[in-house]
Amino acid sequence: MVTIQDVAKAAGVSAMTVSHVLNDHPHVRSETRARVLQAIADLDYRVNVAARNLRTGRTGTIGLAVPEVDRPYFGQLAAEIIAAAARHNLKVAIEQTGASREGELDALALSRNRLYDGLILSTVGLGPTDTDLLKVDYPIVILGERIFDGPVDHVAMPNVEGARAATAHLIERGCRHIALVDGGAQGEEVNVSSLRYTGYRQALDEAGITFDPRLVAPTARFTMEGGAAAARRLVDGEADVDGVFCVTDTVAIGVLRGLADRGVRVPGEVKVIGFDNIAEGAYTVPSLSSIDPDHSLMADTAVRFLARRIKEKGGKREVAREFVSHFTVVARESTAAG
Amino acid sequence: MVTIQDVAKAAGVSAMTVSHVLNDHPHVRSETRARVLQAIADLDYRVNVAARNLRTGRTGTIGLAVPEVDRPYFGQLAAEIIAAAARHNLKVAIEQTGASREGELDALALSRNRLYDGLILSTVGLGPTDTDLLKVDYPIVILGERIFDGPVDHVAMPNVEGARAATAHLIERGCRHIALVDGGAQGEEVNVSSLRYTGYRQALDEAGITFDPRLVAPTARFTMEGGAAAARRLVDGEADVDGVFCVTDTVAIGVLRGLADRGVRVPGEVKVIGFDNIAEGAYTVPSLSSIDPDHSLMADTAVRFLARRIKEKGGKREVAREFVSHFTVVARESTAAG
DNA sequence: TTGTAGGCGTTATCAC
DNA sequence: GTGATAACGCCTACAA
Repeated sequence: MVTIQDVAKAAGVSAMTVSHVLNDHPHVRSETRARVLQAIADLDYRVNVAARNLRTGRTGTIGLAVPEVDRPYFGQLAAEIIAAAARHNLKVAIEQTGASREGELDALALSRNRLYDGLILSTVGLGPTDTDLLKVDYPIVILGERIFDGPVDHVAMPNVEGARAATAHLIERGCRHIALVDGGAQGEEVNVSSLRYTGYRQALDEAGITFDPRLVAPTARFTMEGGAAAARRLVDGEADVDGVFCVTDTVAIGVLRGLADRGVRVPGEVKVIGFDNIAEGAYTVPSLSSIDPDHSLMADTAVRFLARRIKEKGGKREVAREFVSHFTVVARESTAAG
Repeated sequence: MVTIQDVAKAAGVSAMTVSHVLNDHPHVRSETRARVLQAIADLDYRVNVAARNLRTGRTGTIGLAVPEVDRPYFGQLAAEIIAAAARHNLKVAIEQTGASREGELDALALSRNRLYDGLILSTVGLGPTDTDLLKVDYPIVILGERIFDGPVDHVAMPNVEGARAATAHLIERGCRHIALVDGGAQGEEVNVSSLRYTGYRQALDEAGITFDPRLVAPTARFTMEGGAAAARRLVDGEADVDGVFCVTDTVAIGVLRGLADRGVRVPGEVKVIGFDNIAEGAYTVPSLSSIDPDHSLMADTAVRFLARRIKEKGGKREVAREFVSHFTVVARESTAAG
């Protein structure tokens, strides 16, 4: 293995000068710099990242903990985060938490091992009782709801408002019997399900539509399979349905499939809208209306928050920040009139 | 920061004993071990991974270079690789190459910086002229075609055979005018497109169906958008079409959409089959027939190959291995009879 | 079964 | 503008 010492010897300088060249420090005579660079090229020298990490106390890598990368929403989120991190010269290592509390705790532990300079954590399993776990001395950004009072940066979606807009959109298109396909357990904890449920209820109230609990179809997990099963249950049930608000687009794709299984026409008999605006929604048949929360901006903001904390280091800690993204309603065929 | 020395002091032992405990070395009296573990817990000690890496020359992390994580196929592949790597106690850092030669070269350079113990590279851009680049002294596994003669492990799909089976499946279901929606540039280089094209041609020949070049619809990239555009072009063209073999499921989802745009019924007027068997295919309307190459086995094999190379270290280098996955035809609604 | 010495390759500090 | 020195925290040898 060729080290910085070898390069120094070959270039007739000290190791420190090579280091200065490597790190773009200013005070190096351009002639010296050229000689060093030549030696680096000749020897095909590569910095040893482990040694640099040990010395500097940084790894240049951040962790991204998501439930599963193979769900379109998180895959697309990961892609955006990786791109945003690259703009800050940061690498991204992905942890899969399996949407469980244990998985999320594991991800936290990894950062404590200084494997990563910081962590972006997409929470699902952690609850208010875990607040203490986040009172740590390394940078964390939570992607999700502000369920903690602790001093942790948050980047959140406009869940209530988006869900209200989605439901209002169905009402505007003539629906009066609007089902909710959702993660269940509404109102007990603050999470994606409960917030979107809240928005759904608000829209019904505003339109003077009576809430019908028979129209709430829970799905254990946010999967296509769960959505399909929920849709079939709704159709087979006794209550009329003419619209469905789905907690995520992934669930909505399942719902479209479940309705097709029962021969229900969309949007003719039932209209459907999702949440997230994943790329696939533009290509389903019928194409899927959705709420677009601007993932790109969320990813960029999360990385910016984290990079700021990483830089802050030992100095004064800034106050925790929160960013709630905006959204737009994307109307496609699944909520078309008629 | 609490170091191994602090733990040693607190436990009344030397740093080495702590190290032995940390690394599960056998010769430690259980009483001593208990005292050390207690001290670790008391002080909330965490190993410094950078220091360990420097000392051992390993990072415990492998790189996974894929074109884009936000395409379902690669997202699902990444999830499988991460799971398989976890079984070998390896972390996975994801690099996005953007399906370009430059991106793939960058990913290779990262491993040379010893950021990763090894690299799984899903090639798209590298060609036979880049063989030299892979003659490196660190572990690499290529996920894709055996386009190099170099001593590099490969894990490949049964591209020709799978494509032939897919096309034969359409023929068996009564199709006689079978289009190919594909990446273009067939036959010039050995890549996914050219191999699947070969399989398509073989199946036609075997069935005595004359190849019609008007039925080949190239898409610049393997996207839903490209698939939709290709399908519209096919329908608008002058040649009859009653079946479409799509180079990937992602493209096939686009094709289903493009056919819907033109009011073509699937499978009534045109039957469609894809390749990859991504999860979404079971939930499209109509659901998508496909070739399933057993990703899980491929991911597991790729990680096993890489782990073996990593262990091999300075010792004798084993010969390069190649693994070609098997496949099954998954028949769903999009190729149903009638 | 436990401890001592030394160095992995880099960079911060400060001197020249 | 350049260089000597001293860590960073851990683990491989070997000794006790």
